[in-house]
Amino acid sequence: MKPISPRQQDILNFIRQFIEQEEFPPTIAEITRALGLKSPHGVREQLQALARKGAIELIPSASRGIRLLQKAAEQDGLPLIGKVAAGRPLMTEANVEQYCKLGPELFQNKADYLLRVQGSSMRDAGILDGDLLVVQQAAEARSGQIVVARLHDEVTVKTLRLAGEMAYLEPANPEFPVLAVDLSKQELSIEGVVVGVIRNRID
Amino acid sequence: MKPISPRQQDILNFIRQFIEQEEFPPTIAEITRALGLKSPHGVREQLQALARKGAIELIPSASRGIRLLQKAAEQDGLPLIGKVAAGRPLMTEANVEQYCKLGPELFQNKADYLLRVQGSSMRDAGILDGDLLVVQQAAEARSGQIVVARLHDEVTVKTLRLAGEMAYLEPANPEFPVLAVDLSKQELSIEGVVVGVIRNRID
DNA sequence: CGGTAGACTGTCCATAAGAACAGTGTTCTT
DNA sequence: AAGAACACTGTTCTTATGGACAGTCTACCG
Repeated sequence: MKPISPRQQDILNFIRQFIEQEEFPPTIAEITRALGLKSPHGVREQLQALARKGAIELIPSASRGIRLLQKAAEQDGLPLIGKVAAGRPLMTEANVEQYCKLGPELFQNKADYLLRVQGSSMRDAGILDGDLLVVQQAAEARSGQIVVARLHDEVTVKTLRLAGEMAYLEPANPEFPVLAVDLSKQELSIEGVVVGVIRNRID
Repeated sequence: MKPISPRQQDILNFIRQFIEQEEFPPTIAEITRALGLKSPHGVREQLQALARKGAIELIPSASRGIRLLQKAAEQDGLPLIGKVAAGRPLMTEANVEQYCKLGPELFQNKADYLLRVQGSSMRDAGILDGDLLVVQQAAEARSGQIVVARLHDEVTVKTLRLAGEMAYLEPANPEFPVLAVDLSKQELSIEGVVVGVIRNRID
């Protein structure tokens, strides 16, 4: 999108705030008054510029015919990442299955995305195949936390255990092995910390 | 709130749908056209009636000055029921801890409320102490479903197993007993069906 | 049987609000 | 130095819109 001038940003902010408060968009005259201007025409031109830049949509001849466009991102909620394509960063368009609205009041830590669990290696921690993990993006984690980690281009969910130069990725299922990583020799990148679990299928 | 007539409900539905689609409320004339009426005055009176009944708010002299009021209930999200007071219906004000916003796209079945789990009797089904169950209100359930049931004034979460006149409430933890209920002698009331699980604390 | 509420038509008015035209001055970039 | 984008004032025009008045018809409620 093209750059938005400071004044246009002012107008955009006012519209956003107005909608927040009144539940409908302002008229051009209301914007004019709010900015302390004397003629509505200046505002009108700015609105048309904003429309050209793709920030808003103007509905011709309709009073209060202003629609904010990139509000969409907020409304979509958290991205749900299904299958992770090898060698790709997690939060890639291609990985996102859908967007889920989740109120922030549910999780004490900020949630960044949802990740669908594959396999039952964390079964005894109450994380089952097909569950959605609520993940907070983080590059580091404390020992004992359940993390989303990337090892040799593969993404895995395990409990992280740190002991000096060694990191252990512990499953919560005796049928799976503990992965030991020598941090001085291999690279282990933390993608995020699990802050919640959601199960939407009960069999 | 006072009762809303069928016609007024029509108008309310149209306004709701219009806002959903256009992001701003309709004008009186637009409502008139949508309902196939010839004069805007009839609609105007209905709007004033709706305002008297507390369903909407009319902002005088403002174009599209219609605000939906009980939209608040939706916005509040699902009620989260913490501890259940004995002998009281579940969805009582006193039982509600808070309201949580949850997008409906997450659960294929409609969710009615959240219930905090106490105890670990469903541990092996991946339902742990402190988890939030996503519950759909229902008076009946199929055999094999995980249900919220009330037995002797106590609310419990178990897998329901039906066999003729007998109902079994099976825990998912060998440390807990199966509860057998003879439906011809005792009363077992189903409060709802579990359609999802949310864990917001990871220890 | 009168009163009230619901559900309209039809007309009219004042103004709120979008649209357009004619300008002015500034700050950039090319 | 010219052109484009920004950031306005000021005026005029038309239509969209809310608001008001005068009625009609029906269904209920007590």
